[in-house]
Amino acid sequence: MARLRLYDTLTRETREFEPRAPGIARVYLCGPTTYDAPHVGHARSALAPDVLVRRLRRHGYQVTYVRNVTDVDDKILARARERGEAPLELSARMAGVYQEQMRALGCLDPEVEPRVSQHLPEIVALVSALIAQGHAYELEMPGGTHDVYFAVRSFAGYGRLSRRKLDDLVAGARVERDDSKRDPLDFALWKGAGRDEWGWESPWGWGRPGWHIECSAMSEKHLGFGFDIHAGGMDLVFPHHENEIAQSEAAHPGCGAMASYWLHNGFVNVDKEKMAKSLGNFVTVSDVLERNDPEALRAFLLGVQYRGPVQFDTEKLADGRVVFPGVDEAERRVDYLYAAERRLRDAFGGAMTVPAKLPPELLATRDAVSAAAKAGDEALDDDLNTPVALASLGEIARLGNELADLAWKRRKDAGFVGAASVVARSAHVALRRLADDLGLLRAPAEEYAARTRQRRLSRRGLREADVAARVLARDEARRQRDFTASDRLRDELSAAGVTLRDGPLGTEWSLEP
RNA sequence: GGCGAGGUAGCCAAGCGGUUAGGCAACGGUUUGCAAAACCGUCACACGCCGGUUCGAAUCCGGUCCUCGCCUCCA
Repeated sequence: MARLRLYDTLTRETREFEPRAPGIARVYLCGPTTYDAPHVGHARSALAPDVLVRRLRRHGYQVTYVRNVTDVDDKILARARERGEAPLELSARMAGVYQEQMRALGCLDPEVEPRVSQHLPEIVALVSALIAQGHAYELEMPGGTHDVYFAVRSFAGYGRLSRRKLDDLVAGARVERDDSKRDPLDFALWKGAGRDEWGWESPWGWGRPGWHIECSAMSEKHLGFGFDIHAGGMDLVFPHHENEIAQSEAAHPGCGAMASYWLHNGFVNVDKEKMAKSLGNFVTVSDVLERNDPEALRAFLLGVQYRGPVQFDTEKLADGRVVFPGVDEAERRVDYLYAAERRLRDAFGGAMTVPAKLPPELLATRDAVSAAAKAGDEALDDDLNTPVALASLGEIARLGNELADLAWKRRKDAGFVGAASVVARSAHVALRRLADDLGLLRAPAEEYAARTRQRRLSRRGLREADVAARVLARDEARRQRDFTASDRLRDELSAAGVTLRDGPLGTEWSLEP
């Protein structure tokens, strides 16, 4: 197996993954601040590390995957006040939604999902250590409370990740002058708060941790200082990850880098603009899952390499409902993959006489399947190139269909069918393996068909029994070769969104996404 | 202003120095009572624009136009 290659934001190069400890990979993802339901952008940032973790496991690494939840934050406080809810109650509820929806999208559960509210002692200890080492200082604020700031100029490497020069940052119009801080770029490690406010006790009085310190404290707690891969959205490069590096590495002088690889996923754009809560143009995961299957959203997002931007188009129907054409397209593709998988699995059942030698056309199919499987595997090793892997998966499915067609045409030739079944079995294994690497085709094909059928029926206001009865009536007319009647019934069904397929084993029906 | 990403055939999207990426749509064909599905083929010698390097560039270099992002909360 080839080596896994990853693009590292810090060095701006793609290089082979080298674990710090042989056979072990430690991954940290900056998860969401849970004040609201996750949107499609959050899904994408969880998906990229999920594919990474699957890949690392495929390479035999024992992976520890930590995905944090920021459950202490001013936005949470503000939202909780609006709702008259306790902040931690709100954030716990939203964290639950996030976890449940990421699971629905096929993201493997992380080993640890740490929360800020459960790591106050670690945060306080880290801030204290930074003060002791002269990297941070305490300031009394006008209200009598105390803040602690990180002194960016005390850390020589500041700006390396985002390639920013301190003086450029100061020159930037958006840095607010705050004369109380030693340097306008210094950022808060601890923000003092009034006794009646949400907070915790600390050596600097009552207050809450700053935004960046929690990831330094939690990654160290669960992975130790100096781990393999740190992931997150592009927007976290500066200041969040820059600040994490400063805090963590300043606290561990002479211990090397905080992380060996920094992976940053691109955004999900709506009408060419970044999807963001602040812009109000976001589509929640629930919005999509109301209409589409979770695997469709997953396939859609994996259709673009994780670092590039994803265009998420929305379309308003005449009746006011909003649909997602790209996800619909991906869903049809998932239908296709499941159908092919099912054919490969089922169409060759029964005892077969296995020939000693495969006919040449089957030999070619077998080789083509191997080539596609290899291409998909190599694509994933090349900085998680999921679009190419998806194309390879489609190629295997196509070859499987071709094989099934061929076997059907020559069904009277037992020797050929036996040989085809041997090839089909290996194609099925290849399909399943690559699908697993992508986190697709996770359900039995029947279950997928049933759940998508139910959703599509209810969206159209149809009842399964009614449709089945009409299909049966049409089948009856057809059997009596009354094609005028059967075609009329089929047209009616088609107008209702039901597509019929007359096969050798009877008529099947399905609904478009 | 500083830093960064990107512009690929109707649409989505790989490739990043030399052999067809792939998907969707559209249109032919095989198949079918007719369809659908599946399979085959066409659309596709496409790569923002102008120069340069090279035997050869979508891929490298220089310039230029446009889009987007970060620098404030953001995945």
